[in-house]
Amino acid sequence: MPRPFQYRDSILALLKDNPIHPTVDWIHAQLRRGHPRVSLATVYRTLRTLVAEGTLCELPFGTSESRFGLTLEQKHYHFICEQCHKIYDLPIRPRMTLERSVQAETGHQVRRHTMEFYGVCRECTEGPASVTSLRPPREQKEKTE
Amino acid sequence: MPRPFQYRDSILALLKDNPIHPTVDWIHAQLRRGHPRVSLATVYRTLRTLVAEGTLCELPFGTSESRFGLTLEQKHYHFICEQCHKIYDLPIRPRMTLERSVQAETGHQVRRHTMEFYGVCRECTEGPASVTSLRPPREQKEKTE
DNA sequence: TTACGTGCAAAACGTTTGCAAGAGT
DNA sequence: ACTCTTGCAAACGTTTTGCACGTAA
Repeated sequence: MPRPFQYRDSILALLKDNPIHPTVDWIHAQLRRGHPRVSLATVYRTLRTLVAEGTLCELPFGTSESRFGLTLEQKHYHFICEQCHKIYDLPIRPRMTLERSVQAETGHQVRRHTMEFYGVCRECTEGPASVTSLRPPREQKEKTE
Repeated sequence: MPRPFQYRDSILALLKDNPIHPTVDWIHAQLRRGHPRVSLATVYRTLRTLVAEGTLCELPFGTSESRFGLTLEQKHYHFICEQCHKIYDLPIRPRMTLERSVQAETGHQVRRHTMEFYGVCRECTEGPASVTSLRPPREQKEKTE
């Protein structure tokens, strides 16, 4: 149990295979398939460490629960599906011009910026058949499995 | 109806005079100056109603506490000061072109988008003298008002 | 009287932390 | 031995809710 970050790589693999910026609960549930004894606290602690070292980024969107994803490059633009609640990285290059114009217009010192697009993702649009809704609706907390 | 939203207008006035998207605690503290008996639950309930009717918008940034502001026009771009934690509306017109290009590149149906710029606001930059830090640092909860 | 906003307290929810235990060195 | 992660449960901060009250119709 007390190996230096027993679940670290498993969590990273999960996030790599599921680039949807899952919730902690989702990660915990998936992790328990292979490690039935892993506790939620450990998942939180591991995630916090990974964020601190820069491997992961935490997204404050979605209001209630934190969402985590790999810090791939500088992709700070996201698409958030309002139906299945997945969060995708967007392959759009940062518009640094915007930072300059905001700074010029407001006098605020801009250090970085983020961007979120909301809508319905392709999976959800193309039909309920292909939907692998990995996230239960916000109302009911599904802890099963 | 008994007291049709006794505090509704006071809250809206507060938000209009302080376009910094305050926390619920800040709103509650300010409101108690004129209405010493108002409860936090009422503030939450009123804010929820105002958000539901579209008068206010809730910002999920800042991680821990929800922030609220008036739904002025379609200004969905914000500047977030990492020092005093104020959130300013940005007078930048929406870049609708971005929505179209994201939709074209990803196949996701884009309905809207938001944008956040992070840095240090002009007030904080121009010197600590002019800083009216309306928000205590996240560590200590200052209820003394 | 009825309806419903309100205050209060408790509950609910996500997240963090204290502590003892166990694996690795 | 010593270190450090882990599981468990309790604590924590934010938000919601149950319930009785009281005010406006």
